[in-house]
Amino acid sequence: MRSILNSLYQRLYSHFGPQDWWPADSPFEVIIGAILTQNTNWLNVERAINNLRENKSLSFSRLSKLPLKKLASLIRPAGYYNIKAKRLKDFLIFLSQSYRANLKKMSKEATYPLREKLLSVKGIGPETADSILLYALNKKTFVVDAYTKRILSRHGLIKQDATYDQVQNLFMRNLKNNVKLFNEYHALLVRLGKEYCLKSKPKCKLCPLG
DNA sequence: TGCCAGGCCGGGT
DNA sequence: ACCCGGCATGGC
Repeated sequence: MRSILNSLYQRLYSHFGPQDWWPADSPFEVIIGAILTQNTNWLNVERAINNLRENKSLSFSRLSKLPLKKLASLIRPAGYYNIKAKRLKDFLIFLSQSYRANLKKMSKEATYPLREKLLSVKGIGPETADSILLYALNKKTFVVDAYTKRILSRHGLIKQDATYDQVQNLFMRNLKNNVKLFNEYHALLVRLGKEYCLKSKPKCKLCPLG
């Protein structure tokens, strides 16, 4: 499995090149995007984030002051806007109460206990927590998403019903424990998934993995 | 034009 | 411990 996962990475990197993730201007913006992109097309998330940017609300203080209804209207293009507005607010409350609204302070905490705390925030599940840890805070954790599972199961590397933790452990046990590698690998899997491994195209003949 | 997108929660078995 | 409906916009 180790050699399979490493050669898979090499092939993806050779084919697509570096992905330069996460597409955002700041760690704070990464976190906003991680919550907004839950089960949602990234293009719609960008619209929502641009609305926040134009409203100068991409900071803790501005976002905290934004009324819930106003926030919901700004992020409307991202879908599930009422729930996501609450989730953003809940995260801000968590950040304020646990880390004095300071991301640097949050990033000083060890990865595992921090992950547990993030998971205790309503609206933050395993993928969102790991995205925050890896892409906003540069912590060593592997992000698993629908594409990751679909790609691996279609290539017979995991069972279709493998759990999040099983898939994550598969990568983390077999890869060199390296933030840059985890960052690039997940981004490459998403890139491959978007272009060649859609749910609606179960038999893709063009997959560069063959 | 229906299906899908970088999930997660809560209630029911 | 699983299973499933709900949440919602915009692109193709």
